[in-house]
Amino acid sequence: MPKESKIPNPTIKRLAVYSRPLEILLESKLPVISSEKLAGLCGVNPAQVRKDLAYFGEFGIRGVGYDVRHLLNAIKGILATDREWALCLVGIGHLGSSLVQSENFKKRGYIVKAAFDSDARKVGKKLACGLTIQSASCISQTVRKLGIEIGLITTPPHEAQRAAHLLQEGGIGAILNFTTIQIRARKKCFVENADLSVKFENLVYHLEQLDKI
Amino acid sequence: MPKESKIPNPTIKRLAVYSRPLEILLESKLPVISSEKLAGLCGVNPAQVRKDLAYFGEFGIRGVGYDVRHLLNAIKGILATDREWALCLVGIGHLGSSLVQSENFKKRGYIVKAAFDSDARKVGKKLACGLTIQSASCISQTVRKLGIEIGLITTPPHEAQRAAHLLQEGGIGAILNFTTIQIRARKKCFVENADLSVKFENLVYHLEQLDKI
DNA sequence: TCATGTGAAAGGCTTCACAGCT
DNA sequence: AGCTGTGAAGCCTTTCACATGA
Repeated sequence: MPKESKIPNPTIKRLAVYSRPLEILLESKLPVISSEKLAGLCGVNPAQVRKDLAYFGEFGIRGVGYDVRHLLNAIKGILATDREWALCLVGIGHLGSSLVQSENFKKRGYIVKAAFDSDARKVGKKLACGLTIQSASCISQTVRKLGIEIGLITTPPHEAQRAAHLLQEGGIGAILNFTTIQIRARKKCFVENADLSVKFENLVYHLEQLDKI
Repeated sequence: MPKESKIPNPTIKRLAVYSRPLEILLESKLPVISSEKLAGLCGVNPAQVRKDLAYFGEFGIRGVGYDVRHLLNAIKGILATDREWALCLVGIGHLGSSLVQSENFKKRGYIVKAAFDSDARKVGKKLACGLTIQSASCISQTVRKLGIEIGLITTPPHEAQRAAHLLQEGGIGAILNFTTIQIRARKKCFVENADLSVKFENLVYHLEQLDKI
């Protein structure tokens, strides 16, 4: 019986992490796994695994463990990764094009339905995936027409807020922001930051600390 | 006077976030900024900004605010982004090559010194940046010889642990893992995960929640 | 008066420890 | 006996509120 207490955000991210080894275990025909083994594969505490899952119901069998297939399906249902999602891309640089081309990406049900750029020299060009790059001025209209649910922003930083605005005008539900600036958005639009340079600077800080010892 | 209490990890990540608007404000010649304004630009609480900075010393002037140039330099010094870092890349797919080519990347002092792949068809090929792809069997030796400090892993998941092992054999200090599996590493090697699919699944979960209302 | 720096309070997340099933 | 599910404890992070200083 699912509980309705508020789910911690870290829990959601870990569910995604748990699903990776489960996919591999399913292929290798292992029927059951304990919270301790799964935790080991994911680098977390076993109690954490059990608590995370318990937010959504009782998936395990006491004295036995979790049925791999059942648990994986349950997680996919919770995360809503068991269906396809329509995306678009704003800003077609190196990072943007590499995302569109990713094999893994399409396999997981993320369908890129449109690509935009404000650079007139890029508009009209065809991408490897078959999409034609449209002008940024078409964003709102196209997002609405094609029912696009998620927008990826990989523009230069100073264009990011404008891109976010146009995506929201088109009624987008979520934005994944790869730029270095923070985007303001309405409450009904969920924004997630994926600024890689923050990861790098965190890494570099810790390296420096290790060196000092 | 810097304190020596333990610094929270979230604080380090926010320092990186604070530095972005500061760079822009410096260019626009604004001399001083308050914690409230900076917090607004970064989407955090003003007290958070002050507390984060206070871990490292007293950078502000009461009744006035923070000197933009001084603060930015201080943050760069803390994060150790005021010098160059030697990187290498293991796994030359779409994502890997786009990272190497990123303009922003080199500008921030990250120098890609070597690129590896286990696919014999890719070994020997030249990348746009001028580097020649080496065999994965050269990883340890090259990392040690060139003094490479950071390794990026963008291989398929099942090759990631092996790549991490070879990087550590070469004495690498930090690994940025873009794959979907968790990597085990020695304590003296700092590992950061940058699995994009976790971001996507988090986004999709929240979209589903918004839809339900 | 204004904005920083900082103890104290509040809030949130993780871990423990054991009750409860199989 | 073995492993899950969970209240309670512990730890970490954020926010408040005000003393402090320009």
